[in-house]
Amino acid sequence: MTENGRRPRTSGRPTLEQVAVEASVSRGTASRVVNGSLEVSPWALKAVQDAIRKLGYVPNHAARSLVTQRSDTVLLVVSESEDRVFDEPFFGSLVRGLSQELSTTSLQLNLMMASTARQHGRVEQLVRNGHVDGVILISLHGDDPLPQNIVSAGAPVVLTGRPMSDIGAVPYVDADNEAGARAATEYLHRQGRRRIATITGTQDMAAGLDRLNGYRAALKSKRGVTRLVAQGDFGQASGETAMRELLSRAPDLDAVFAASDLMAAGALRALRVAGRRVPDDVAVIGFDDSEMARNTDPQLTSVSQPTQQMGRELAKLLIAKLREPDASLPPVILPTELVCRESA
Amino acid sequence: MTENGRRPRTSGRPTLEQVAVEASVSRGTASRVVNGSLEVSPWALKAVQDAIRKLGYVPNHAARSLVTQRSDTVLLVVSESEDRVFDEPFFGSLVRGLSQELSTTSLQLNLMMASTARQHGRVEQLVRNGHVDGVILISLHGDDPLPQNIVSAGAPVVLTGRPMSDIGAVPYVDADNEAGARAATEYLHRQGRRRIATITGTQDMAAGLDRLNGYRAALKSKRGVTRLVAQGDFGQASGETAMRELLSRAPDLDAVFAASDLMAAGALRALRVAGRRVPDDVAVIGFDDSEMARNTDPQLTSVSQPTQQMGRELAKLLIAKLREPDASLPPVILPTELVCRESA
DNA sequence: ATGAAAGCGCTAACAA
DNA sequence: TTGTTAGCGCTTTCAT
Repeated sequence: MTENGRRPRTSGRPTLEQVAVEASVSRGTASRVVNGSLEVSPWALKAVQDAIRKLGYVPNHAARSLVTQRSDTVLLVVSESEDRVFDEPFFGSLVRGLSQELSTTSLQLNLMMASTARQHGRVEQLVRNGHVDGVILISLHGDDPLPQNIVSAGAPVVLTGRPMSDIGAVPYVDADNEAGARAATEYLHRQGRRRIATITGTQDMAAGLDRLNGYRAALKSKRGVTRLVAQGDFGQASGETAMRELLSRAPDLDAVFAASDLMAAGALRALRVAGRRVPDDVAVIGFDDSEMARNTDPQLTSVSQPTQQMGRELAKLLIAKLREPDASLPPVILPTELVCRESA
Repeated sequence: MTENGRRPRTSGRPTLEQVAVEASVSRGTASRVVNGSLEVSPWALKAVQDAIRKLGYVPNHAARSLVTQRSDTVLLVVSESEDRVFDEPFFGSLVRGLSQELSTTSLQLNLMMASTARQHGRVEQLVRNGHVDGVILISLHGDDPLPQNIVSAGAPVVLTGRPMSDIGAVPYVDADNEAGARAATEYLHRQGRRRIATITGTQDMAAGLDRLNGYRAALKSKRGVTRLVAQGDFGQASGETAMRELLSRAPDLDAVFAASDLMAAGALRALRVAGRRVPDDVAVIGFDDSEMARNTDPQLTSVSQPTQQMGRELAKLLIAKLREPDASLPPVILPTELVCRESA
């Protein structure tokens, strides 16, 4: 039987106090070792380290947070109402990179969906109450005020994708959308295509703008090239519609660059219905190099982004910001790559 | 200028003590109100509530955890080495459901990737150190010992997908894979198909087994039906290979049920190469109703699972287990639905 | 370089 | 029903 009827309030796992006793030093010294302070004698250092190993000591997160006023937690906010984000490998890959990088630190990754204004409010409150030290924001539309609000609530923010309004000093990670689009378009031109269309993404997101700009840049000084632009919204249906429109405007077009794989897939469908062969009659290139690119018929040539690395860079950026809140960090723009398959 | 050169160690946000003073009660009473204790006089209740509102008080998570020995955090562990998990909408949708349900409580959602044994060890340590109160495990293969280990480390676990070895008392949420497969196969039979093949998923996951069993059950008492089984691994390439094999074994087959959309897409490709028309010559049905199903040509008829609801149920299950650790909860099996498109 | 001690904000046992 | 109080495990002055 137990020695006391009362249930103990302690967890039973070793505390810093026990480590200190084991190492015959004070709790203060033990703490210094745990936190890597330099002001510790080699002798004490070793004694404490041995004790920690022997006892299997692990710091208590809550106790540490309580005194340091830090939470050691970063919040990943997915700000997207549609399920669509998730249909793309983008999210998973990004999280994998994030998680990888964060696991080298003591930071925890908290996840939260926040599409509504009410949920955005909850994010701000979390920050204001010190429950999170920093925030990572993904898939933000237009010029959402959320990043600003979080910053004024007192936590650093990093973004995926260049924000529309260039909000001061909020660092972000992005793929080089313009260069990717340029490469795709130039590739089409190099193949001898001369009536090259593009289907754009929504223009309230930087990715949409940049990809259109890349297309334009590629064709800028080219002569004898017909340019054609149709609006899409990144979704498949819009790609199909846009393609039909393009075909009616220019039945003789011989290439199309779509700003997303979904739209490219839609375009493929419209082209098939119209009796055009791909890539013989019309070459098609998409963007994202998603799983889908390998599943269309013909398989899509597409611009791929290093999503996992983007996740890692995102984490690094936030960690840097956490260490030095006042540092002004430049955006990280990662290169894209054209993956050639059957459609172009 | 500030009144004191020393930087204060306090966060500046209101504490329970301040609430108590404002309400002219003791900290104990204030605490009771915050935690919903019934033993509080109406008068005190109101006074404290008013003070809370006035001061904008929010409990300090770290302080509470420290004394209660609970973390108010649940951990979502993604145990999958491939990126493949994420290519499917499954994950995102699940997280959405989880997140939705959890937001009605004070529980935080922590995310962690853990494919390697080393990372699994980290999960156990997190549990053992009281950093998480409960664990949600997704995409577990074979009979991984992780759930058991977590339980013996002292935290409740819930799973997505029936575990292979029926580990005692670990509740799980799953789609009714067998019924879904049965419905798909019966549908094919009802359409007059009589040489019905299936492409299986890996047989080290319950979903793989159950879907095969569903196929068998559907055809059990049917007479004049040719049955054909080919092994796949849920991936697209395996679907293509399996389909080729099936065609060589039975050139006259007229239907195939694939245990995943990816495999169905592979099958579609093989069928096209072989010159078979879908659905005219061969009807095809997939499983998952993923984004891809809408992107193949022809579009895939597929069995859909209520993934978001699965996420919600998962959260509910864990919450129940947290409240009553000894309760033995039955699995939650959710119905599937056959979504008819062009391929069958 | 080290020890002693003062809390961080909160809950829960106990006394009243 | 309420107030008082003893910690939860840790970091960080301040003194030595």
